[in-house]
Amino acid sequence: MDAENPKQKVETLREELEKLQKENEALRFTFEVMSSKYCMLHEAYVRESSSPLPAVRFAAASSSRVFVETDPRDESLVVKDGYQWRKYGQKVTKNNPSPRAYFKCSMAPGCPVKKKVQRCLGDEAFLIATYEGQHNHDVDPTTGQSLSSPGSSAVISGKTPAREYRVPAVNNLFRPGITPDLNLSGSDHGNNNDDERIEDYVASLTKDPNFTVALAAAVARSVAEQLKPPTP
DNA sequence: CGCCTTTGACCGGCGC
DNA sequence: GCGCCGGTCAAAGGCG
Repeated sequence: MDAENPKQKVETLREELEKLQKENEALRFTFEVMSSKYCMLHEAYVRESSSPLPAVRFAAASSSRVFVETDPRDESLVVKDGYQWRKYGQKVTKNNPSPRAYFKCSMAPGCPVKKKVQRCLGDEAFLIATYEGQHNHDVDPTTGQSLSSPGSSAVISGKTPAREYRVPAVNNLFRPGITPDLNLSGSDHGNNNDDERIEDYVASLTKDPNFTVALAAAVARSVAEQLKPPTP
């Protein structure tokens, strides 16, 4: 046997793996943005058709995620959403080099709402704020716009001109039992069975019709946007 | 003085 | 049982 062949094969596979990881990261971000847009569209549709049921379903979600575009140089991890928050902790998590900050709502005593804020792994210009619980009070009108509940939809104003993408928990978009972990491209590119993991992920994801539809939609949208001339 | 952030310590869940 | 990891606590210090 030629000793070079296995080496070359490994190298080729590694290159392919890196390429796939990059594609995966891009797709993941596109998917999250698409999900948020879908959610906003859905809520707008629900509002227009004045049918309360689906809206209640979203509002009843125990947690929600908000994507906020900020200046990547701003390291404060502050998401100004109209509520007052007291920071009670910060941690560096395993899959993301940027620290995660933990906040509690300090506007009302006993308000159970917490939020976690962390930079998006794929795009450092985005902060991911995860809200948990329901506020037991209203927002202070002097502090500006706010999200009346974690499940509601509103555009908030940050320190920097901000775009916000609200998404329900990713799992909500899939049938129960299937959790699409698109976060393969972590900062630690260790070789701990990534090949096997990828195969497992691919196998499980391709069997999921919802993922296929979402992926196809994301890719189609991405291609369509690239073909479009840039808007001024 | 009161409220906030920072940060190391601590705790509980979970996988091996 | 042990170690890892995410989440929380609490003391110390800063700021208005």
